[in-house]
Amino acid sequence: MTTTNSLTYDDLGSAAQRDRRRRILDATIALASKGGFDAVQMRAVAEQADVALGTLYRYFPSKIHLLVSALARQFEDTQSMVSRKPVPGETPSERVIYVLRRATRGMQGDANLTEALTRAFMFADASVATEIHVVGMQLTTMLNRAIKGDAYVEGEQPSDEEVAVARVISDVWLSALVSWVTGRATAEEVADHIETAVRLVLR
Amino acid sequence: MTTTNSLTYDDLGSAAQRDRRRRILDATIALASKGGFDAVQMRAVAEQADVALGTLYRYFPSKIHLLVSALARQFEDTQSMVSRKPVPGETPSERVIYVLRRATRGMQGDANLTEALTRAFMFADASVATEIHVVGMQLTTMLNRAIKGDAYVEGEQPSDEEVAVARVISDVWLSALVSWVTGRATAEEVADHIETAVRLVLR
DNA sequence: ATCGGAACTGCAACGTGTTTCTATTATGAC
DNA sequence: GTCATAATAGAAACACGTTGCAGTTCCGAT
Repeated sequence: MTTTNSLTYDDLGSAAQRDRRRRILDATIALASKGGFDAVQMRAVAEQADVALGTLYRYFPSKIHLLVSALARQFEDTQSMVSRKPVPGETPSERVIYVLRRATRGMQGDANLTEALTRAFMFADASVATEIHVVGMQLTTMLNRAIKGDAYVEGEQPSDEEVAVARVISDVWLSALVSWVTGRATAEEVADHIETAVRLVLR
Repeated sequence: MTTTNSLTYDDLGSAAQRDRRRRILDATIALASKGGFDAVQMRAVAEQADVALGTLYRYFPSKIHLLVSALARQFEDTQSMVSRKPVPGETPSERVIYVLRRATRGMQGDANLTEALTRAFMFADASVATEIHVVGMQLTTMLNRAIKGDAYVEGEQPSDEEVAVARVISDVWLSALVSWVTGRATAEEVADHIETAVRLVLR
């Protein structure tokens, strides 16, 4: 760990390094948003982030790492904006459907970005396990909050059944998302399919 | 349609063309089985199938098309061997778990091949919709047979609920498979997760 | 048997992810 | 301030999916 500048909680390096990392992720998201997975070209990211190609690879060892890291940051940003208010809805089903509907709409609002991030997520191999795990935890937390509603307490362990339910739902959500980003299902079909699955699992 | 040689049900071209197609898929599966997705290199497939690179691309317009077609053929072969006997098990849950366990074991027996085919399936975009649909139908049929057991009748339309259940299960199965091929879950975890999900959905 | 078009071969070339290398610059220890 | 080290820039080169093309071979119709 470096000795100077302990403004940060984790060891993210110097301010200059944190700034480079931020610029790189910004560029990644901008390019993904404009043209999807294919438009996130490493040379283009490097140029737009104003770093050398080698530096980009020093920060993110592959295009997949880069995109999954971008996904994690996006998710985090979104969550921190939303997670203050309790999830509306009377039953777990209603709350989960509300949350997923909202998330899905958000992603469909930027189809290119979603396509890029989803593709990367599905293509990631074991070397991306760390980044993937971050996203998985974010997803699980979001779903548990929705399932439990007011009864949700941070840090409390969910039961085995709750874990299983959350996992099935995120599997369905992911599959639906993949069908959508690859053009095999419409937004409506995705929404229907998710609702059906949620009602099936949460009854 | 060519006039000679109507041994085949669909129009698959001349015998020489069918043979080339077969050789290409054989080479694809052999290479995938040996080294996974990365080892299925178009030049290598062409060489091993004894066709020119351009010919390979005439038969399969991309690596993804090639691999998803290989998946469809593998699936078909497996199904035709299995689908004669009824699925053992007293309840839908038991039968579905039996079938998935068997299929999963089969895939885990050739991890490289499974990795290659699964990756391709998850990466496929709209241009591969036809091939994907074939695989999706195979999967749905397999699950419906398992859910209905002796009551299964070929051609009979499953109810909405049955369709939804089958779809959720295949989503979970696919996600589990992806976790496994990308090294994020062990075979045991996959089996457990699937069983839990099936019991959750089929109760 | 021949003709015309489709299919095939062999090969070069391009684009993009990834690696590698050298020269230069920034950073922390003393 | 100086030095050793790590980080970065810049650019070339490699790997593999994909495309394009000139010449050759195959195949069905006549």
